[in-house]
Amino acid sequence: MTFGYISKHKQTILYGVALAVLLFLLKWLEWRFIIVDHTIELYAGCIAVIFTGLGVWLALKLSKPKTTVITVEKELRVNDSTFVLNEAALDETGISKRELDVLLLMAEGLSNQEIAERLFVSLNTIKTHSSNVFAKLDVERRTQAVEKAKRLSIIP
Amino acid sequence: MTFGYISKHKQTILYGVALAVLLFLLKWLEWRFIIVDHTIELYAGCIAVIFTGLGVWLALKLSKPKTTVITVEKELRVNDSTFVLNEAALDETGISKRELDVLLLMAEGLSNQEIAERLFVSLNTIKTHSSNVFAKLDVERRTQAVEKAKRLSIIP
DNA sequence: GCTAAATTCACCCTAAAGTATGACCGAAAT
DNA sequence: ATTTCGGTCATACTTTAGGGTGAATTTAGC
Repeated sequence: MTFGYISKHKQTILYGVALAVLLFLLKWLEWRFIIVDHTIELYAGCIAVIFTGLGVWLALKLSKPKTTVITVEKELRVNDSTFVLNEAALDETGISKRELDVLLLMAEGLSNQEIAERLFVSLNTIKTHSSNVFAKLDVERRTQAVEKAKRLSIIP
Repeated sequence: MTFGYISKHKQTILYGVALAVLLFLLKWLEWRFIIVDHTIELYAGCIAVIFTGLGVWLALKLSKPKTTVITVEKELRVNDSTFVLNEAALDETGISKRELDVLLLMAEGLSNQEIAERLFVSLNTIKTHSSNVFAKLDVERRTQAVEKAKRLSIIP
């Protein structure tokens, strides 16, 4: 955009204009008060202005643009399906490995009888384990146990 | 680095040096063959060189660096807690509103008695509803019903 | 080697869950 | 007007879950 270009090089343009105005002012004053031929100074001033412009143009043309790369990290929300066991919570409850086995199968909706068959132990054993789990999780029912265990990240 | 700076502005410096050399060459030739006072041209050349340098310096100093913004997508693993009900799955099961109410409270670990009190109906009503839910979800136990309902995104 | 904790199992008993069946009511659909 | 469906409730019965207690065996730490 034209406006964008102007605002971008505002200082450079301002410098050039100011220099030109200053020179003209000086010349005008000289002509007004001293009737002397100052063509040399005028000539020098013109050359200065022109070559300053040339230098600016050259520099802008030839110098590689200063690029500042700003890296912005954009959050990409991803559904985290990776379950990380909360060992701290597990230790706090004091649930043993075997009890955790029972709890896991419980969470899959198995009955005590099915869990017993799955783990090759008796139904009574599972009852004991599940009772211990309930006590350690401070709940009364298996559904509550599963719910709480999931909340504590003890099970997926 | 100094070397980096030189290589970066190689062309600019070359231009300046070439201009200076050219001027000196001209002056030297003039002095050698024509014995005339060419101080004005020498003066102009000096001014030209100096102001070209000034322009270059100015431009380099004042030119605003172009900023390039690069967005890098960073994966942020987040537990997506936004639950979206799978209405298609719900319709498929044929579970009614009331049955869903019971299922939700079931998932919270409440007993049939507690659900009955919560919904201001009798225990038998809850038993009927839960039995219907089990049949519609093709399961036998409440724990399985909760597990399956969660898998189907019928409940959070 | 001894002790403590974990694992296993048994028996009894109560509470809760689940099955089956039938019935009533009201709203919506045919 | 009749049927269908959802919601309500009841009764009878079976199965499962859960509490309490005790005990044998194994495992792991000191």
